[in-house]
Amino acid sequence: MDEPNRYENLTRQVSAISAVRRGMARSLPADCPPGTAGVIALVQRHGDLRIGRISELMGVDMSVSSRHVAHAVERGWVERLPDPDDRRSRILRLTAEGSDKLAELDRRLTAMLAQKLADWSDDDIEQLTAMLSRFRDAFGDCRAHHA
Amino acid sequence: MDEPNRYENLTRQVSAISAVRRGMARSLPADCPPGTAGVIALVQRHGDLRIGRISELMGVDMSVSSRHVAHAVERGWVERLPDPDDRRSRILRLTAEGSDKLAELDRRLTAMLAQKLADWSDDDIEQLTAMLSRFRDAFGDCRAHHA
DNA sequence: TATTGTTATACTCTATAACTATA
DNA sequence: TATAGTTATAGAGTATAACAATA
Repeated sequence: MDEPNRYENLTRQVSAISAVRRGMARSLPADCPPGTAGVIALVQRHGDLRIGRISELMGVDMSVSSRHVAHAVERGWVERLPDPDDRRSRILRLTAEGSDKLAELDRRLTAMLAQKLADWSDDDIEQLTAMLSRFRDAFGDCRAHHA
Repeated sequence: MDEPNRYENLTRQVSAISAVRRGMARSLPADCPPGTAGVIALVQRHGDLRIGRISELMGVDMSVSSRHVAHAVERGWVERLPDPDDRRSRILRLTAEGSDKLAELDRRLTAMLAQKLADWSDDDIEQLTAMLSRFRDAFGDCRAHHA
């Protein structure tokens, strides 16, 4: 007789939530893939950022955040400014176009979630959000080479 | 003055949870990528399955589940049996080797989660799992071409 | 005609490793 | 030497479209 696995259902739901993530990604405009959207959202939320900090916040290797940022810069949504404290580094800042694009992303995602979560109360949404936040925090820095 | 976006924090947490998913994927054995792991877990859980049903359960296009299944078949973890009711289709069944591999995945994931969620109670884990399940269900079939 | 599944193609995300410039 | 960032490469996931076989 197998003993029930304490984490089995959780593991399954984490896998299943990928479908939600893909569904949300599908509502983004064609010129703004999810990685790029993540970058401009973080720069708006946190203000000026460096690549390394974005790497921490997204939980990915710096080579990855560097690419996402390069895409955002190519589109004119983020600009790279010199870092007066460290000439190896550059400060990333949201442009006016980036702010406009982010507003579009918010409109699209809000429309989608409002439809899918029509019967959810504010409290439901807050509870889910808080749970996800705690879950994420429990994992700490789970990048490949950063204990 | 912008009005606060009801879904802003939720959107951010869904993005952030990708880091958790990657962390969990990193604990899998090298010969079993997450898509393949998902397939064998579903076949164990649901018993005999067809490709189309796996596609529904994973929320991906059938071309994707077909590839994941092909990988699992190549490794000897799943076998394709003829479907007596429909000769276009084939029944997928977990092999003994697949069952062993799944036991290994469970060991690895359990070890990881036990470490990361050391201070979570059973009730905490159940609440998170239930929330994720409800969230996933709210999205219904969110595959690209399946309303 | 419609459906089940496969395959080819293309794109995104990600990590590793090698590299440049600077600390 | 160590660190910030970039780039090349490779592997995984995914969707689209075209296809074969069967319903």
